[in-house]
Amino acid sequence: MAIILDDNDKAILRELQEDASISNLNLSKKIGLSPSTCLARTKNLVETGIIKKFTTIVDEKKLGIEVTALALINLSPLNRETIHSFLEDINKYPQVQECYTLTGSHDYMLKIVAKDMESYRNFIIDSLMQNPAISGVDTSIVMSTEKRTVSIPIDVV
Amino acid sequence: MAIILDDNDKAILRELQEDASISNLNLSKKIGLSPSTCLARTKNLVETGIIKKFTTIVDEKKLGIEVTALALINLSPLNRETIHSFLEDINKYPQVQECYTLTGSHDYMLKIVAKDMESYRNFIIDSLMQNPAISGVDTSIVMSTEKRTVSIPIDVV
DNA sequence: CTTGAAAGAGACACGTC
DNA sequence: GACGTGTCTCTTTCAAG
Repeated sequence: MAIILDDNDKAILRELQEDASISNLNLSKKIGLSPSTCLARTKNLVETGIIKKFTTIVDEKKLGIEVTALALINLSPLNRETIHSFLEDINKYPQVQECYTLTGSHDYMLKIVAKDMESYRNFIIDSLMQNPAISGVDTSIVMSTEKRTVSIPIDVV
Repeated sequence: MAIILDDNDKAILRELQEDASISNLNLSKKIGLSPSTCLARTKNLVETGIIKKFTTIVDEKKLGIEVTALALINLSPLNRETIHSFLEDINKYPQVQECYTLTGSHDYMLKIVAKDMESYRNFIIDSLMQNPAISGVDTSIVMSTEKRTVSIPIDVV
């Protein structure tokens, strides 16, 4: 399933993860390829789905988002139906930025952003907990974000 | 501290979060502004730091990254020195994608990616745990990622 | 704050090796 | 696959409303 990339592809991914606004011309110079070749490779990375999208990272604090929380969730009963309905909810809520199925004593972990504590509380009670399958919500408030990146370490691969 | 944005700014952020590769011309059409005005506003968002960076989202599975883990960390003793040395480590490791300071019984939560279980284990033992201040690592393996976005819900603000 | 126009640069599709 | 050229579109700057 894993796709083999050569050093040029890796260099392109590294650069584009760092700064996607770089022009194809500058990118080609940086990694030592001709502009047309570089463009063809980048397009190929998009077409194969290795590059999923180009996006913009926004400073949430400057927009007034003051609360980030991690919530461990348990469903009861945990079956195909409750899982489906839970995940349907999750995908509806833009406040939920991440959702992972876990091993261990908790079924899911959510990362939730909110304007302030009151709006977080309202979201949990008025929206999330409205789903009767949710039997437990264990919230940890994030005091500070020390690191947050979406860059995949290309070298590890 | 929160900066007030008008509807045009919000529309720009929404679009750019969705797709940062859109041309300024198309962006201006979508939100009903002239190209030069739209560009000026976008540049302003970058200068004020509301837009932190443009980046590329890479499909980690296609690169052969098979393990994602959440690790709850405790430091002992928890003081200025151990915190500093721990965060210095964290910022060195590209495998650590996210690090949050938490309220509650655990000090930090890390999100870690690795090629496979063995390389995850090696990372924890040979790198992370080499720091003597770390007194506990409680790992939950991610079985599947149900949702993962970096888009800030602009409407919430 | 917005519009319009003009110049410069880059993207993209060729053909060639 | 990689490179070079030409066309065409977009960005970007400037003057003006």
